[in-house]
Amino acid sequence: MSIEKTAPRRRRRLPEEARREALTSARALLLSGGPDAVTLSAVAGEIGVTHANLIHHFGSAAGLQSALMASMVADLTQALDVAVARLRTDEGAPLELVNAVFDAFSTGGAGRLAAWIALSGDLSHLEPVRAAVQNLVEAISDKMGVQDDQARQGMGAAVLFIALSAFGEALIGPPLRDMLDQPDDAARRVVASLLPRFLITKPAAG
Amino acid sequence: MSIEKTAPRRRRRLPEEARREALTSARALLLSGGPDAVTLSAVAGEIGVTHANLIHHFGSAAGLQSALMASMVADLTQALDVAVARLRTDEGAPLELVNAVFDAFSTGGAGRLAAWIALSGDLSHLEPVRAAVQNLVEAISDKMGVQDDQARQGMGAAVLFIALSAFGEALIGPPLRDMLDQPDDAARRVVASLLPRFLITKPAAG
DNA sequence: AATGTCATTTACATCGATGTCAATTGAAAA
DNA sequence: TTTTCAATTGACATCGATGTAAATGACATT
Repeated sequence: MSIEKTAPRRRRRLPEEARREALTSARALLLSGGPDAVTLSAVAGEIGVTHANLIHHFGSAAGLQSALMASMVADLTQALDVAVARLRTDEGAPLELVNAVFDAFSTGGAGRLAAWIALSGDLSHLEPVRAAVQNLVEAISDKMGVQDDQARQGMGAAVLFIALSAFGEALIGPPLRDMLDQPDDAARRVVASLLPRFLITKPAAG
Repeated sequence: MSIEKTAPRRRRRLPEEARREALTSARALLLSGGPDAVTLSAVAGEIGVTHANLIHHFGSAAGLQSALMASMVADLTQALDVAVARLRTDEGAPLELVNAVFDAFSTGGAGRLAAWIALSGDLSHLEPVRAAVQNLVEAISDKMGVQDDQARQGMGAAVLFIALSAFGEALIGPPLRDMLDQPDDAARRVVASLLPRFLITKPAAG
C-alpha cells in the first residue's frame, strides 16, 4: 500500500497570510461591487474559507472593513511617498506627479475607498494620509524653490486641487466625460494644463 | 353628548403626498447617515407610517432608492437649469455659476448622491443630467461668443473640471482641506481663479 | 345612510449577514 | 511518537431588512 500522505482536508495558513489573502479579496470586491459587496460570506467564499474564520482573524465584520480601509490607505500613502521620492531625486516632472495621483485614485482604488469612507462617516481612517500629503506639499515647494509661507499656501491649494480632481475623475469621471463628449484623458489634461498657474513662483512684489 | 368627530386613528394621504414625505425623509437620512441609513424601517419611522406602507407606494426597497435618486437628480438638473437661465439673462458672472454648482453638490446633496450612484454601479440614474450639462456648455459658449467646435470642446472641458472639483469638495473636501491647512473656500477660490484660463476665447490663428 | 375604493396597518414569513461555541485537525514542538 | 497550540470548521442562534397577505378604516360617491 502507498505510504503517501493523504491530501490535507484543510489548509492551514499563517495569520498574516490569511489576513493578506482576505484583504486582497475584499479589495477586489469593493472595487467591483461597492461597499455592500464586502461581506464576510463573500470574502470567505473567494478565498475558500468560512466566514467564522474571518471573524477569528479580524474580530468582527467591522474589523475586516477597518483593516481593509487601513490597508488601502497605506497603499495610497505609499504611492504618494513614491511620487515624492521621484520628484525629489529624479528629473521627475510635476506632470508625472499628476499622473501618479490620478492612477492612485482610479486604478489603485483610492477613489472608491475615499468615497466609501466619506459616506460611512468615519474619517479617522484617512488620518495616515495627512503626513503623506504634507510631504507632497513640501516636496513640490522645495523643487520649486518656494520660500515664503504665502507661496507655500498656494502649493497646498494646488495639491488640494489635484486631489479633488483625481478623486472626482475616479468616481464620476467616465459618465460625465461621456455626457460632455470629452476624451478619456480630459481630466488629467485639464489639470496638467492648469498646473503651471500654481507652480510658477511669483516674484516678490517690490 | 358631544358630536365632535373623534380624532382619526389613521392619517390618509394622497399618494403623491405620501411619496413626497417619504422622499424628503429618505434624502435627509442619506445625507446624514449614508446609503445604509436609507432603510424602509428608518424612513417609515420618520414620517410615522409602517414599512409596508412604503412598499405599497414604491413597490420595493429598490423602488424607493430609485425614486430617491430620480428626485435628487431632478433637483440637480433644476439647479443647473436655473444657473443657465441666470447666465443667459442676467449679468450673472461665471463665478456665480461656479458657486451654484458647488452649492448643488455640497449643500444640495448632489455629491453624496453621485457617490452613492457611482458606488452602486447603476449609472443610468444620472442620464437626466446629460441634457442639463450640455445646456450649460451651450450657455457658456454663447455668453462667451464661442463659435468653432474646438473652443466649444474647451468649454466642455471647463464644465467637466468644475463638476469634478465640486463633487470632490463635497465628499472629501473638509478633511483634505484640514490636512493642507486650507480655508473653507479654498476649492471654489482655486476653481474660480483657474476659470478665466478657459473662458478667454483665443483669437483664431491667422 | 349605504357602499366602494384604496391607503394603511397588523401579523407573519423569509433571507442574508453577523456572531458564538465547541469540536476538529494541521503542524510545530517536546 | 506524543503533546500542545491554534487555525479552521460546522452547527446553531440572533437580528435586521425585506416582502406578502389579509384585515381595517378613512373618505368620496351614490
